This record gives sequence, C-alpha cells and structure tokens, in this order.
Amino acid sequence: MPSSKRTDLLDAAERLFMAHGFGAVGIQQVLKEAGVARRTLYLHFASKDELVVAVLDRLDQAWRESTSAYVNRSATTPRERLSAVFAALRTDVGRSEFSGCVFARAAAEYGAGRRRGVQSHPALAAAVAHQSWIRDWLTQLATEAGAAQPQTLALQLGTLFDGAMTCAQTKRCPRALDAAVGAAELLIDTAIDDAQP
Amino acid sequence: MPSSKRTDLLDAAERLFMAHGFGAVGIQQVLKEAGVARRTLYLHFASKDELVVAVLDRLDQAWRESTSAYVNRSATTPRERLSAVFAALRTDVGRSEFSGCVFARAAAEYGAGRRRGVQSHPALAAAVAHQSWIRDWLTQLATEAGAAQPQTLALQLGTLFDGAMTCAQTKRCPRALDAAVGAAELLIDTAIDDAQP
DNA sequence: AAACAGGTAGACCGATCGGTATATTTCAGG
DNA sequence: CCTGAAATATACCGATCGGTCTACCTGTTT
Repeated sequence: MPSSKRTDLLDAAERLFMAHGFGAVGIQQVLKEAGVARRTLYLHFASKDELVVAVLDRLDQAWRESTSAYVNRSATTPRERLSAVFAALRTDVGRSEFSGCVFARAAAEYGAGRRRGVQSHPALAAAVAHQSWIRDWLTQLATEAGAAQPQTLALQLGTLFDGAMTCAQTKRCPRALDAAVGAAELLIDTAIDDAQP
Repeated sequence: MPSSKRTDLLDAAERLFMAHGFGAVGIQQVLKEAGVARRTLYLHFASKDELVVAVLDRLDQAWRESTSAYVNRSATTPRERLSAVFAALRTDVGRSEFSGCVFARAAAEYGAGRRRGVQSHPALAAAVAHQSWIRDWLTQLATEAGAAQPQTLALQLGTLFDGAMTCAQTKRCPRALDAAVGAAELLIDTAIDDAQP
C-alpha cells in the first residue's frame, strides 16, 4: 500500500473540511485528527492548497463512481436513470454528516477570492469540473431518454440539483427535497413528451 | 445623518465580503477600504461577527425592498408576479459585481462551523431568515395565483432559485439562467392548471 | 554492518488575525 | 471659551496561521 499516512491525511482533511469548511480548518487540526507529524504532511503535499484540491479530486471521483453505479444499478431505461440521479441525491442528503455540497462550498470560499489578473484557484477549477461533469452526464442521459432539448433539460435538472443541495445545507427539510424531485419528474416528462407528441 | 462612519464601514465591509468572502477579509482591509480608524469600528460594532450580521441584515432588507418593488412594478396579476421574481433574479445576476448569493455563502462559511452543543452562528440565522422569507413570499404569491399546492410550488421555485444563484456563481452562463426561468414557467403553469381543470 | 527512505517530535519563522489600550486631535453646543 | 464626545493614529496583546528546519528514530534493502 502506497504510504497509508497519505490516505490518513486525506481522510482526516476530508472529514474536517466537510464539517467546518476549508479556511476554518488549520493544518494543525488535520495533523492532530490524522495522527501524523507535521513534516510528513509537507512530504506528501506541497501546501495546504494542494491538500485541498487532493481532497476535492478524491471526493469528485468517489461521487462519480458511487452515483453512476447507483443509477445504473437501480434503473434500466434512460428515463428511469434521469430520475435515479435525484433519488441518489436523496440518499446523500439523508446522511447524518451531510453538510451541503462540498464543491459549492469550495467555489464559495476560493472562487470569490479572484482578483484582477490572477488566475482562479485550483480548488475552484475542481469545483467547476465537478459541476460540468454532472451537467454533461445529465445531457447524455437526457439525450438517451429522447428529450426534445437535452441540453436545456440538463441545465434545468442541474440547477434544480444545485438548489436542492443548497437548500438541504441550511435547513434539513425533506419536504423541499421531495418537491424538487417532483419538479424534476415534471420537467423530465414534459421534455420527453414534447419530443414524442 | 447618524454617524456616516458607520455606513462607511458597512459599505466597505459589504463590498469586500461580497467580493472575497467573510473569513477571507480581515478587519484591517475593511478599515483601509472605509478610511476609518480601528478604534472607531469597535465603537460601532462589538466584534467582527457583529459587523458581519449587520451587513447581512442590511443586504437582506435592501433585497426584500428592491425585489418586491420590482415585482410589484413590473407585474399586475399574481401569475405574472411569480414570473417576475425570476426576472428580477436575471437582472441581479447580470450585474458585473455579482458573485453568488451572499446568504448562501454565509451559510457555507458559518453554518458549517457548528459544533456539538454550540448554538448556530447569528450570521447563519440571518441567512436562514433570508431564505425563509423568500419561501414565504413565494408561498403567498403562489396562493394568490391559485396554485393547486402553493407550498409545494413555493418550495420548487425556491429550490430552483437557489440553484440558479449557485450555478451563476461558478460559471456565468446565461443559458443556465434561461433554462431555469423556463423551468419556473413550466412549474407555475402546471400548478395553476392543475387547480383549474 | 551500512545506507537509506519514511516517519516523529517539536522548535522556530514571519505574518496576520481579532481585539485592546494610550494618547492625541477635531469640532460642535452650551 | 470650555467641555465632552467622536474620531484619529499607532503601538501592543496573545493567539494562530501556513510553512521550514533540525535532530532523532525505525525499519528494510543491499
């Protein structure tokens, strides 16, 4: 196994970042949580920023794999797959440690720091990549499902998706999520019906 | 005028917080931006946290006034008013200094810091109050418009609203906003048509 | 046995943080 | 003119930040 200390650091950082945010968590906390010496961290990561993007990349990949696996497992037709994406969201939100979309939070913390001339923070790039992947995935599913305007439907569902996570972050309200799922169903059905009158 | 220094501080803090986030902006930056002495700040605000919530409260009130004024000015029927809320969002996002929903960002920065036993940060309370007000407003408009299930429609539109702001924050894509507006129209029409078969 | 890579503990660095204290200046109202 | 409140500049506080450095320990490989 390639240096378990590295994964220990990633595990601890992921837990702390998701619970308290990126800027709010100091290096010392990560070290204490991971049970790793200070020197060792900087032996695996050049800086805190690199640790942040490593955590985000890892979360992004894990989310893609688990969600697409869930969707492919629980749905057979393209139409069902579109709904299943939101069903997966429902289970995510249900987790006790859920605290909103990490990527949206990363975009909020690092994306805002953009000053003139300075290229965006790599953490922001990771967040954008995550959202873009979801949108592309939704576009593909919408196309397979025979939607009239796949890109528009994907944008709508993606926006609804983002809103559902944002909403779930502040107030843990299952009714809001149910309503979002219902809205998604309506949007999907309408888009498909329009294509097959 | 009641001590213009106080409004100078609020103006500067609002500008900086919206541009770079809350935790990322230090007291010194606010002082420099406002052209105010350090002592004076702590004469008007007991702490940085108090300054933050003062900025949020001011933004909340301003948003309620301007948005409801816009809606009442540009729409006559309840049905039109529901659409106008999203039209107002479109103009907000169009601003050059737009950088996402400040309240969502506040919730991301302060809401996540909740530890065991400690009550939530007042800034989070302000953010929750803002979102609750929007939802209640949408519920009222939906009821007036004769929607079949006003609360459900309000939740759906609110979620869509949040998602549109989150989406607009990371990638400034007008197509996504257009799609969200289209989705809102569809949701509104469907809810109203269901009530009047 | 020797060399070496990975890890540990902890001192240390300059910078910045939010917040306080001191001393001085400005200026309107009685 | 004088008083007193408001605002000024600035030094200072302890704490923490991200990051570096030295020295030591512990296995494995050669």
